[in-house]
Amino acid sequence: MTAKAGVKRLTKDDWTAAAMSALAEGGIAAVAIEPLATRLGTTKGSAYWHFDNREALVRATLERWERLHTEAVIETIEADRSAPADRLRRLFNTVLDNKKEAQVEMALLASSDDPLVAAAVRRVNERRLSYLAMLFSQLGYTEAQAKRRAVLAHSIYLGQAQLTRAVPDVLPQTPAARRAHVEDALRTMTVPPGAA
Amino acid sequence: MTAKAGVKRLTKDDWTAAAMSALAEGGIAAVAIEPLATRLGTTKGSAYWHFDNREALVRATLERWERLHTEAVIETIEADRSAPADRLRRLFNTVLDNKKEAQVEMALLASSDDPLVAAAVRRVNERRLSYLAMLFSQLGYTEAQAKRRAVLAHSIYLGQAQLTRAVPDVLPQTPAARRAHVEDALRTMTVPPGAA
DNA sequence: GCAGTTCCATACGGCACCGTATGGTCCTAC
DNA sequence: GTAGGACCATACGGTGCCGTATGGAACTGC
Repeated sequence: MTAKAGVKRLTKDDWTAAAMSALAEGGIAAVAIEPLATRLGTTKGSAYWHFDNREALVRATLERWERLHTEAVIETIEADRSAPADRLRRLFNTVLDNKKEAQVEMALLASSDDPLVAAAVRRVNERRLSYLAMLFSQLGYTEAQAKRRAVLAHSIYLGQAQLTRAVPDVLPQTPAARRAHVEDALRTMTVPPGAA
Repeated sequence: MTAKAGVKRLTKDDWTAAAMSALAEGGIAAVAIEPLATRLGTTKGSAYWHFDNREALVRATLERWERLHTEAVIETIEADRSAPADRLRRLFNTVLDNKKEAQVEMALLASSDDPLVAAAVRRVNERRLSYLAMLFSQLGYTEAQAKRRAVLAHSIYLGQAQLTRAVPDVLPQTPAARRAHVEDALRTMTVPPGAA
């Protein structure tokens, strides 16, 4: 739990980190103890020392993901207390081009037949939606409007993540084009409902 | 290939149909011959008669998906030649609440580490994006604008599909609410870029 | 009604992963 | 410097799936 460098002597975190990489590449099925052990240059013995079984490893990996990809992001955005519109902009910019994050996202949403994954995904989505709804309501939308916008905005993020993985070349490539795309999405999203 | 009812004597289509159901539920990993055989009340012998190996079954299943969930939809929409805006509306309505379809969609986008899946997913996404871009350009958008709108619209669809699977209860439940949601999305999407 | 084809059942070997058991090595404390 | 615990290696049996082989059943034409 406290060891750090060296060549041997792994920690739980070493395992969950490796598991998240594997998850991003090969889906939840790739979070398998024996392959991970090889990858880590160790053996199953280590895994079954740190975790009761595969399920415990998966569980720990999911918790790590929840922490890093939801709470940490929200905290960062909320850290400097700028105007809601700016926070929304920073959020979109932060989140709409994180390829590695998108990988994990997809792998998880895909494997949501696994009850462990389904539960984690549900918590994360609800958390994000409620945060987005709060931002939109601070922008002057009614409750109902804000909720719908939150769903739309989050859908865009999720869809974008999928496209990033599946057909990356249809998305803007240069930083400038990417910025234009984000601005366009943002302008579209923040148009008051009722304008046709 | 021509047999139809009876209790026994399966066809290739029986297998790919069962495979698509399994795919929707358990991801690409669930397209496994022995479990499917059990499910179909037969044995592997049947599978290996109709298909060379598992890969051939997966390939056939993906082709079926491409046909049913892309070409068929586009043909239906294009069948009656109404105004672009109406076609877009019908498309959104058709596509934004097909739970079963969304299941398969997610399962596939998730398993796109598999090269077979990746190729199919790429083809389907490109086809859809180009069709959407065409619709938007018919609505008066420039090429670049239409492309961006296509990406946004398709992202919304993909994101919605994920939410349908992961947190279904945050989406509108009643037909009326669903209609309102679709109209809202549509109005948002068809706002000219430049309006803030 | 018999031969050939079409389709399926069964049995087998192989591989990848899970989880257990058990012994070995290193680290720390005293 | 030795005892106990923390950490890992190795070997084993079990399970689920793949793919092959081979022997039927069921239909088909003649």
